[in-house]
Amino acid sequence: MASKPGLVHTQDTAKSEGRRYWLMKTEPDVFSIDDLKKNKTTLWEGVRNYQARNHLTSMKVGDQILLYHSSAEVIGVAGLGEISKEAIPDPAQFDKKSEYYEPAATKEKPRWFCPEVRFVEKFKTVVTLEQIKDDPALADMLVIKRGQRLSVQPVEKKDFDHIIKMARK
DNA sequence: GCCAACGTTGGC
DNA sequence: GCCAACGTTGGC
Repeated sequence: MASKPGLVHTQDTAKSEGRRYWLMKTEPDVFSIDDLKKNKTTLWEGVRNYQARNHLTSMKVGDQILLYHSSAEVIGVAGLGEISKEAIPDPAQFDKKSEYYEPAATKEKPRWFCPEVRFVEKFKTVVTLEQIKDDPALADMLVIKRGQRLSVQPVEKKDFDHIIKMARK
């Protein structure tokens, strides 16, 4: 029987098929890679931007995350995470005391959602924004695009892999 | 602290 | 639907 080379699945490719890659920003003063390492997992609460929300709700278990420190002493990718649970309604939107309270949201019609992120790895040294900007191979990354403020961004696999290579150097 | 870039709100 | 005013993000 003729086989189509493109459709031959090793277990590994089967597992990683459809896996996607993301960059998620966090301010380390608020929640850092060290906090995630300590907690093991976290609900990614507080995202209040529709485009970012749409990314969050499309994430699947196993999707890989670049954890990016913004507004930090050392700005850049600090480590890796992965999606451990798909998005649920963000509990903070129902909490009147929370800065993320959303008056327009109801339990029946939640507005904001958050997945659970699991700690994977803290890089020995941060792959800095400057390094990313200086590397022509990463020229397409959204994070270095002018005016790009989205706190949840899709990342190409090649860029994800390249960042990891830089971190291991 | 500055400010460019962007998103949201609300009057019309 | 337009758009001015305002708020936020985030690097510098």
